[in-house]
Formats: sequence, structure tokens, C-alpha cells
Amino acid sequence: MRRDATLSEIGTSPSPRRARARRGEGERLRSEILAATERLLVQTGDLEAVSIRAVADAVGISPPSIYLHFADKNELLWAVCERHFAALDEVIEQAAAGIADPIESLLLRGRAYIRFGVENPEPYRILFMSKPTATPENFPPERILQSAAFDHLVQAVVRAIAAGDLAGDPTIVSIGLWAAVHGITSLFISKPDFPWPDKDQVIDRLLWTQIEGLATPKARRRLPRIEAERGPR
Amino acid sequence: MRRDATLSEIGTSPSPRRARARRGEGERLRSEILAATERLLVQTGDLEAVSIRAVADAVGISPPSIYLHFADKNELLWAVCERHFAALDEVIEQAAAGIADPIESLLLRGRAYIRFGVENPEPYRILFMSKPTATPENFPPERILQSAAFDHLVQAVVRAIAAGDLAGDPTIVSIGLWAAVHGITSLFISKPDFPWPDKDQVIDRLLWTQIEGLATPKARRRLPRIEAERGPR
DNA sequence: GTCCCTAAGTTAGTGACGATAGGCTATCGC
DNA sequence: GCGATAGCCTATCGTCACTAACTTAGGGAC
Repeated sequence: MRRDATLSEIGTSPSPRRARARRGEGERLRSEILAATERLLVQTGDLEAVSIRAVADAVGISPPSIYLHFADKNELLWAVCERHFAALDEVIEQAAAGIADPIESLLLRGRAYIRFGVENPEPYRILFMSKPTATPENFPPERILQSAAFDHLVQAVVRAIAAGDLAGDPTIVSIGLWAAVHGITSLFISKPDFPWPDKDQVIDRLLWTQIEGLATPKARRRLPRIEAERGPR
Repeated sequence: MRRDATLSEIGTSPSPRRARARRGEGERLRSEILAATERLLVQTGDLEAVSIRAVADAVGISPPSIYLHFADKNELLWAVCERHFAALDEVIEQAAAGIADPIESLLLRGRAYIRFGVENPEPYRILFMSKPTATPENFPPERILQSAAFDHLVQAVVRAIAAGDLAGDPTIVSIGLWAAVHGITSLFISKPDFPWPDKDQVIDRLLWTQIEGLATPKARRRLPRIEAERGPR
């Protein structure tokens, strides 16, 4: 629990005392703080290394200056992770781009989601595993529902339903898919030292189970072909 | 981030200075600390309210006395949550007790798991959503695999496979089921203010999707009957 | 009864943390 | 050249987990 990594030990240079911004350029500091925070968060891979003091030192300013641009530490962290949230949408869309088959699309989306989470554990943890009290007011939970990422998932499900491949309420189906991929992602993040069997095998089995469980009989007949193209069932 | 609830505000009486234990009864304090910590954790429902100072005050001792029995705060917290881990196994076994049908058993187990997690959010968070670095040495990740709870799940899956209802590797199937129920549980815990559709409906759809995705064609024919008895698909 | 050992705690303090109150200073319009 | 103010800083608070060193009370030996 005690902090055991001092600032110098985590590789941040001891702050060459940043030059003061010119008049009218006060907002420049805001983006410098954001950049430094993101760097600290991703490089150390440890939220605890991202203290207000550490960020201030990385930027080359005094700790209180951060509060000129962010109400508190949570707002700063969520401002950083909001970019990751947008990036999550992008990598998913990219993974599913050009895929006509609705079932294939959902499979590839799931793989991309899990991959992104595992590769960005600390942002993922803040976005989806933090305490409700830690979410600032400008990032209320309903923003997830209204987000591009969630909307794109629902749209993909709607297309699958329209094609006769899936049945049910699009929102509830989407939440189920989200829960499944979030479940394995968060377990991988929280228990990296768990004696996992082959992780790709675990992921594939989970995704195929979801898809097979959701698919209509008509779509189910198509699954072996998709499996042959896109990975094991 | 700043502490905003003082000790007096969370209902702990201001410590009547506990009587010193007699010789040879030093271990009594250990269980008193455990009990007080659990009470604080469950009553406040907030890990941040459980500080070493708060626990010490609740017991009626000075903070350093806790370190006579626990190496650090994490060890204390995990010692408390280990009981919850055992309790999780019990409620699941109780939920599935007397259920002969392997598929029905898995369904009821899933419901019990989710229910337990949602009803004990802070212990669940510590056990399954905390940082890897926060797990003390006497609770390594492989203990989950060796635990009664996980073993009982695998056994239930093995029985289902033996009955011809499921197919595949028992461990991987079990992990998939775990991931699914953990996913929705942890989302409910992290995002209580998310505009969820009816939560029971979400749970049922997720569980039925898993079961339908895992079931063999033979077992699949039995599902409508189970659905009629045990809740919607 | 008294001595002394040791179990069972305490007091005092360290350095980090998030956050706040209030002060200083360089720049820009005039 | 000068005042206003944007853009920061110094000093400090209260809390945190944790440690070092001290004290006190109980019980056996004599």
C-alpha cells in the first residue's frame, strides 16, 4: 500500500521547470498535463504511479497548477481515458471494416475489444472497472450508452437481426455481448498470473459460445464456414 | 479523492479502549480485527472507509497493533474476503443443491454467482477486480483454480459433458462461463447508475445465450422445458 | 511477597498523498 | 512607463500506510 517507487525511479526526468506560457496561451498547459499523464499511465502501466505530484514534475510545474485546468485527479484521469474510449471505438470499427457478414463482424469486434483492453490495462481499468464514485460528473454512465462505440455495437447487432441471423432486443443482446467480452478482458487484466490455458483458445471458445447461443437456426448453419475462415469454434 | 467521511460520520463509536488480552490470548485480537474490518467493509460498502486507523478505532486499539497480526493492509483485506470467497462457494452449492439436470444446475449456479457479487460488491471487487499487485502472497491467483468454488463449477461442467449435454474441454468451458457471469457482475458493480434495462432480463438472456451456445443438439431440445420451469430464455 | 521476563500492546514520527488559500510575476494594452 | 491580470508558485492542511522504539501488565520462579 505504501508508495515504494519514487519519482526518480520511474524514469521521469527531474523537471527542467517549464517556461511560462504567453498571455492567451494558458490552455497550452492543459494539453501538456494531459500528455504527461497519459505518458505516465501507459509507460508505468500503474495508476498508483500517476500522482498529482508526479504529473506536475513530469510537466515541470508545481502540483497546484494542475487544479487550474482539472477540478480534481479523477477528472484528469478520465479526460485521458476518454481518448482511449474513442480509440477503442476506432480499433473495433477498423477490425470490422469491410466485413459484410453480420456474424463475422460481431466475432471480429469481440476479438478487437478484448485485445484493446488487454493492451491498455490501466485505461481500461479506469473506464470500466473503477468505482462509481470515481467517475466525474462530465462522464456519467449514460455516456457509454450514447457513445459511438456502444452505438456501433448495437448497429451491428441490429444488422444481424435484420439479416435474420440473430433474434431478440438489440440493446439486451448488445449488453450480453459486452458483458461476455468485458468479463474475459477484466479477468485477464486482474489476474495476469492466473494459470490460464491458452488465452486465444479461451477467447475463441467464449466468443463462439456467445455467437452460437445467439444465432438463429438459419445462421447457425453458416457458422462452420465462418469458423474455417476466421478461427476455431 | 480526498477523504470526506470522518470516522464519526460512518457510525463507528469512538472506541471504548478495548481491554488488553490476557497472556496467551493474543490471537483474540486477530479475530476482533477481522470482524471489525468486515463490519466496516460491508456496512459502509466502501473500501475507502476501511483505513487502518478506522479499523483500529472500531476495535478500540492503536493503529500499529494491527501490524502485529497482519503484514499490511492488503493481507487484512484479503483475509476478510477469503471468507466471502468461501461463502460464494456455499451459496452456489446451495442454489444447485438437489438439481439433477446438469443444464439446470449451471443456470442456477450462474444466477447465484451474480446475485452474490452484486450483494457483496466491495468483497467481490477486492477478490476479482483488484490490481494484481494488491493480492498478498498467501492468496496467489492459482488458489482460485484450486478453490472449492472453481472446482465445483468444473465438476458441474464435467457432469454435463458426461451426460452428453455439453462438449469441449471442461476447464475452458468453465472459464468461459466464469467470464460471462463475472462480466455482468462486475459491470453491475462498476456502473450501478448505467441506464440498465431490466437487470433480471439481462442476466437471463446472458445465461441462456451461454447455455444455448454450449449445449449439444441433444440437450438443446430439452431447453424449452427447462426455460418454462426456471425462467425465460 | 518480590523479581524479572516477555506478551501485548502504545506513543511518536516518517514521507507520501490529494487538495486549498493566498501570493507573486511576467506580459500586454494603453 | 504603468497598471491590470493571466499564469503560475509557496506554504500548508489533513489524511494515509507504515515503522522504530518504548511501556505496561501478567505470570512463573524463588
